[in-house]
Amino acid sequence: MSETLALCGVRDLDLAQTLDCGQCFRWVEQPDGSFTGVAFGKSAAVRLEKNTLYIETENREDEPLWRSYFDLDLDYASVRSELSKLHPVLAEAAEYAGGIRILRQEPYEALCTFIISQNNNIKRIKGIVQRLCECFGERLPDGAYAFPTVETMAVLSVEDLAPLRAGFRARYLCDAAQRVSSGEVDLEYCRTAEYEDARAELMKITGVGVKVADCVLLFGLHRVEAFPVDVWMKRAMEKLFPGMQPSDFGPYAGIAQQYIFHYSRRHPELFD
DNA sequence: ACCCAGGAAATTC
DNA sequence: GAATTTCATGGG
Repeated sequence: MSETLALCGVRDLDLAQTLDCGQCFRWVEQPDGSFTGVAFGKSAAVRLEKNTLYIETENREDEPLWRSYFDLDLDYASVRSELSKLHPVLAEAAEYAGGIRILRQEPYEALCTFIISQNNNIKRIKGIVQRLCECFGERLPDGAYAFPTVETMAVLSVEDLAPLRAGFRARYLCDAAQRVSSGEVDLEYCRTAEYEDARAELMKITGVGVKVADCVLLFGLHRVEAFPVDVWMKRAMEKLFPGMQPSDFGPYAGIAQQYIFHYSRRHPELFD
């Protein structure tokens, strides 16, 4: 990791909130507050000082990739301002979680990690994902591992995935890899298709229901209108936003969802 | 021993 | 068809 990129003028970013809010599972906080991880097959160490995001990585030419990954060209202050008009509790959540950005992750990685997420906890999800990368991902120069390619995973059997200890989710991962690799499920189609069509495309995969599909659309395809509802969000909607529907949150509902999700998880006493 | 975990498939009523 | 049970695994 020979180069250090310095991205200036970065606002509305908190690395801990963004990288440890349950949208991604491969970043590790270091004792000095920096985070190390891999995205798009590239290792990086990132840290934020004032309004400059420093990224230690291999290639200086990857700056646009990292700008995109951290979604730095979307004006989150403006989004937050619009969302805050919708509901006072949303304004509170948006202020509390205002450092969250929706990462532009790779679609296939998001698909696999949110298949793994079902009926699971974040700590164990991270462990399964780590073993998946170590077992089947490319080893990078610094010793980290890329996320495995869909072509690699498409030829694996459920037994091959046993070391992951993913349980009943192993066959879902195989099904996803095979359907994406064959072209039966077209992830790039989901980037631009009508929302319901994109969701239906993903739900061709065994183990992908509405919630996982919404997460893939939000976190892997940057469909920021997506509003995944899990057990936390169900509780939060009933308690904090009675009578409101996901569709009431507008074109940036997914960002609202992340604010509410993070706010709710950090205030469990609200739901006693 | 018991419960839950960023759900979805399989089974039952 | 809608409601309930099961599905592996690990942590509290």
